[in-house]
Amino acid sequence: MTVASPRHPSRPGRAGRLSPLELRHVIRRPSQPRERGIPEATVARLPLYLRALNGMAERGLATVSSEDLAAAAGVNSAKLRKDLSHLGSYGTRGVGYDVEYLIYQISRELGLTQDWAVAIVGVGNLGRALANYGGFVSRGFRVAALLDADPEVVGDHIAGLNVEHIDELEAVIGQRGVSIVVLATPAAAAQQVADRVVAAGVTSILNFAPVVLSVPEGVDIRKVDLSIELQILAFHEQRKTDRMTGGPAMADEWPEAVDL
Amino acid sequence: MTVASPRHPSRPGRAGRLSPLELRHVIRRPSQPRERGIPEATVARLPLYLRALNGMAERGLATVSSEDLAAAAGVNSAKLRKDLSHLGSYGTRGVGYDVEYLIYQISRELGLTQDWAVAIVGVGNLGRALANYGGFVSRGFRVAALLDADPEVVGDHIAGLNVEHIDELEAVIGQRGVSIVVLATPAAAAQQVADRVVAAGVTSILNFAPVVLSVPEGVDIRKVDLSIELQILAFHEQRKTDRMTGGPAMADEWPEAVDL
DNA sequence: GTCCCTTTGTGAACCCATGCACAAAGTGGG
DNA sequence: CCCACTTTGTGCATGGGTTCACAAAGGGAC
Ligand SMILES: NC(=O)c1ccc[n+]([C@@H]2O[C@H](COP(=O)([O-])OP(=O)(O)OC[C@H]3O[C@@H](n4cnc5c(N)ncnc54)[C@H](O)[C@@H]3O)[C@@H](O)[C@H]2O)c1
Ligand SMILES: NC(=O)c1ccc[n+]([C@@H]2O[C@H](COP(=O)([O-])OP(=O)(O)OC[C@H]3O[C@@H](n4cnc5c(N)ncnc54)[C@H](O)[C@@H]3O)[C@@H](O)[C@H]2O)c1
Repeated sequence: MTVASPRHPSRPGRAGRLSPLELRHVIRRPSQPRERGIPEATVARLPLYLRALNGMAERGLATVSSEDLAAAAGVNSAKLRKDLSHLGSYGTRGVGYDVEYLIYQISRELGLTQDWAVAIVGVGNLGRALANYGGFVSRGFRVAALLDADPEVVGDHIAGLNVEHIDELEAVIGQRGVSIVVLATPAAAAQQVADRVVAAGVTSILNFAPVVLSVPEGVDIRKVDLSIELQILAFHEQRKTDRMTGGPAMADEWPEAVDL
Repeated sequence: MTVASPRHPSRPGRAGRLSPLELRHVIRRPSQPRERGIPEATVARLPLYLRALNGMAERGLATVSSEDLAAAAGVNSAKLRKDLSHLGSYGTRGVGYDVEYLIYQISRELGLTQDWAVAIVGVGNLGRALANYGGFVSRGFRVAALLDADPEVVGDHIAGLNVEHIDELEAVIGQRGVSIVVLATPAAAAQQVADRVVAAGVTSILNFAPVVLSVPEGVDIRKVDLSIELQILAFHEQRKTDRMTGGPAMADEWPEAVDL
């Protein structure tokens, strides 16, 4: 979807009296230029709220209470209100939040009112799946390039894009204004690719390879690691079954190793 | 790799004098049955340490200091030591940690000494990539089933497995001892599948669909959401470019909507 | 205009996580 | 055996995040 530009719920079309609420918005801005310090934990939840709100907008809901929105996003309602309060006072007491308006404000805060050119490096099993993924484009992200080192893969057409050779990396990043790179190469190649990507001026990387990337200050890395998630699940699963059977059989003991 | 059963670094082969260090391990167990409360943040980092340790073991390192291991895992060394201290006193002052022994202890704590049967539900773009992923099997996880609703997909062979019909879900889970389910269906189907999976007795789900699943108490859900990660990156990216250009152009203003 | 009801926005208490800094413990050399 | 050096394990202070609970704000009925 493209982000529309909704007016504030009670904002008059063009001229007209300003209610105290609107006045507050207008007055506050120059004097208090929007608190520039949104907690990281809040940032991580905004996309969740946004998704819930989009669902509500599709179902035609005009306003939503913090209670309902929190339920839809799976969080505590006080937390939701505090999160939103970091963006500004966009709710109306006694009523709730205007869905469209809040979508707009969150989108703007997250930077989704512009669109971001993304390059996917490493077009193997995972890279292909990502390239074919629709949910990508839907939120301001546009896959601008697919890059791979394997001559067998280069030249393939995937989701309407031509896979280009990794040698073109710097040129592609520069010419197409790529600002986010998705890394889906094998672990062994990831650091080396990351270095080139950073040297080319990119400061945001989403890493799927199971390695700890080292990058200079100011470059943001986020990682997605299937294997870590499974291990965390396994830990809790073990706990649960242990509890059933009354603690681990020989918790702190190690099996006797064959001794030769 | 399979987890070996290494002895403690200085533990004698069979009989022999016990050093004070070893004695501590042996004595402590009955009296203090291993603190059963590892912080969630620590659990989430253990897989990271494990990966770094495996790399070191492959390179033949016998021991490692908290400083070096922390660097390899990309964390603060005090944090690493505190994390490990939750598992027990497995280090040796003045020396460091025995690599093999620590691998074993962390693996045991995470429950990787047993192997876990995993079922992947939804064999589309993403499900296929996951099924073909090697890094899966390597750490105690075994893909035991692939399930899909689409008759076109059912019967396909992927990574040596036959794709089965979703109707077989309960039977497969029961018969093959599946304890972790990976959800890779479209968002619309995810909740419904989750309900069935939970009803069948599974209490650990890794969800790739962009929805908030609601499940009963006691069921663990972890989610992987590409779109959220990108939005978080976009937020920071916007901050960075804003800072360059001296703040957002008209931060709190909304574009004038066409007014009819 | 006044009253009642709903819901926001936030002060404050609490809890968990991080990181510094150091005593205690262990190693190796002489 | 003693001493110098290394490195762990942890007490403590600090900070961030979560949640409760409530005053203040707004809406709607009459
Ligand atoms: N497939 C999954 O489900 C999955 C899950 C979790 C993590 N991962 C990780 O994601 C990464 C990709 O996984 P995959 O299954 O797609 O692997 P893959 O081997 O199928 O694909 C990797 C691709 O990267 C390309 N490549 C190699 N070196 C390159 C370089 N220097 N520059 C550009 N491209 C290069 C290869 O040609 C190949 O096409 C791996 O690090 C893997 O561990 C994959
Ligand atoms: N492909 C990606 O890179 C990517 C990235 C992030 C998130 N996701 C999410 O992962 C999920 C899967 O993505 P995809 O690209 O593989 O989609 P896809 O459409 O290619 O595959 C979905 C598969 O699920 C099957 N399915 C549908 N309903 C089912 C049901 N009730 N029971 C069992 N199987 C059912 C379909 O037959 C299909 O094979 C989606 O929710 C998507 O939003 C995908």
